[in-house]
Amino acid sequence: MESKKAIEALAALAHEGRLAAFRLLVRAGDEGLPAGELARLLACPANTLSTNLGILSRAGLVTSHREGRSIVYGANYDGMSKLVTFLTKDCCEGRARVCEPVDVVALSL
Amino acid sequence: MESKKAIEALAALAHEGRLAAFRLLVRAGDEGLPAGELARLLACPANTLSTNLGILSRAGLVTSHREGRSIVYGANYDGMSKLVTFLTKDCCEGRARVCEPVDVVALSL
DNA sequence: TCGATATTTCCAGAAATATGGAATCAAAGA
DNA sequence: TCTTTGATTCCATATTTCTGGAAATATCGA
Repeated sequence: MESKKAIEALAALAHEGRLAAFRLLVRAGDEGLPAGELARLLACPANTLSTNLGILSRAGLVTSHREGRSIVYGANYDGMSKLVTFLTKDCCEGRARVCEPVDVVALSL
Repeated sequence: MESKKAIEALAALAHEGRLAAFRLLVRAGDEGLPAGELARLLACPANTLSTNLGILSRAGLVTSHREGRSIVYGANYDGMSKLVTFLTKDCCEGRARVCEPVDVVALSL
């Protein structure tokens, strides 16, 4: 991941409403959630949320597909994984001090 | 790490100049780099860089201490590690899809 | 085709962030 | 103490981002 893309992803997540939306999508699992449902859960106007989902989508952090009248969003783990790899490997040169805590998490699964 | 702090760290890194500064500090190792040297390397006005180092510092991503007339900055791996843990564990609930690529990096060291 | 529902796009004002010149502060040396 | 050097703070301007009303688009069912 080149740094331009990483910055886009970092900026996308550096926003309370967008971070909350992403976390809800993670909890929703593979079925995802339609935009309207997400707006209701977040108590956020539909158009504002739509803008924010667009930002997350362009950053590669969420996916979407139409289902009838709804557009269903889902967390894109691949995008998040690339960002985490960028931070640990490209950015911190893979130093154990940054990677170790992640190891513990990963091994405990 | 609570999300307020995570957002602060994400926003701090979501900036070309600040990300570049952080990476230089990683490469500089434990001795760190004085602000002026960093400004020279980044071809950035001293006051602009100072503002940005302040943002990184408040976000817990760099440390600093005075050495004579200079103020020496260093990467704070603990802060970065907390951010990475937030993204993988708190944010993605420790899903292997996000953690695995990091594992590979960590194990290859 | 019409109306209802779901979502996005357009747009403009408000708010936050970025930038760098000038002034200020801190340390060192003469 | 005065000057020089290194860095930060102050401040005004420029730019970007955020927000949500209104309008537009898409789909479905009658």
